[in-house]
Amino acid sequence: MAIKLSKPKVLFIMGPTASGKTDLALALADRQDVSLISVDSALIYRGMDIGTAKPDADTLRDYPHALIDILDPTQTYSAADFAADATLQIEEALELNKTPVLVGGTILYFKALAEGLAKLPEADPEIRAQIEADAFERGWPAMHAKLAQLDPLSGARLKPNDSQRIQRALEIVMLTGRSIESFWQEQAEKILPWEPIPLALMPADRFELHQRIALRFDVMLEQGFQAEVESLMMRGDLNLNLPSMRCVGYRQMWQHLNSEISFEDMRDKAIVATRQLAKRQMTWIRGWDGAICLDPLKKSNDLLAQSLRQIQ
RNA sequence: GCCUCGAUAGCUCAGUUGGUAGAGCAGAGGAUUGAAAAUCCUCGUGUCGGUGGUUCGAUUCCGCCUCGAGGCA
Repeated sequence: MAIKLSKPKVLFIMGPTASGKTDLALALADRQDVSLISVDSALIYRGMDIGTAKPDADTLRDYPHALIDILDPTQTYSAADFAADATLQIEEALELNKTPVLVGGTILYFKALAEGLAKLPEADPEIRAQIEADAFERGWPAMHAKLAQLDPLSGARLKPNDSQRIQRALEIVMLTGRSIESFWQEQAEKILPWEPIPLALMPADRFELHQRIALRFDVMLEQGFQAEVESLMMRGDLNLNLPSMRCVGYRQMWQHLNSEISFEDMRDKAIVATRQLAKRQMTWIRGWDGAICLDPLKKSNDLLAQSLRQIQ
């Protein structure tokens, strides 16, 4: 006898940086028994608090978030790691009868979780170092040419300067002798035991969002962002090639502390980079099928009421 | 007051030995499968400061004017 049970709901709160995702998640937590799960490739790092606009320690104590402060800045994380970790967190929450609320701006992580990833070998640091050294000598277009020989499909798909994807595709052929595309073709559709409710905070007024971003960066500076990066630099085991130090703001502050750019330039570049990040995030969200878009900058929008309705 | 150097895309500037101009940045759009706050792709008409002159033709050469930077008084 088949009984049709409706799947439990899992709320996805997506949005560009500075759109007010965290505020909404906290308000939701006040009203419902939820389990907050962060979806953010920068908040995972310990010691990177100010520049990532991480909720402060008091807030995190009152409103615990999973997947924040789980890694040291020397470590790397991936969409696959996230999908695995988040799946566990969701299961745990559902067992406790809490509504999982995933909140963040790393849309690839949401996508990896909802759609799954192909069964690919994970990153191999040695091979990557080898490819990197080779690329340093001969340039990425030469690496692209090499890839086109070993894996014509990827060669045709990727641009000669897309260093990261060329490296990944090369890594896969070198490791398995197969094209990365062949793994994708084998990928089965992911069946989720829960129903994602994709809620997107999409500010219609880009200019106002830009102002918020600039304002927020100045607040970060007042809160001691420079000292935060200084102390990260002082550790001596970090560098600009690490994903953590490539985060928006950190990269520019690092360059300033290295006297490569002036303070003014650092501020300008960091703000611009954040704007560009927000734009990329919104491009991705716009393409998310079935996302419920709400404008957080519109005062008449009762985000809390609307999101509560979605998870009833 | 005099001299010098500037004035070209939203910004910083290049250039045209005279035939109405192009880079970087910004901005816009797009891609995105183990680094994603990453990585990459596409998109450039602007009274070439104003005004007279020389010229077939001036943003380019010459004069004057305006503004800016520096120098000399």
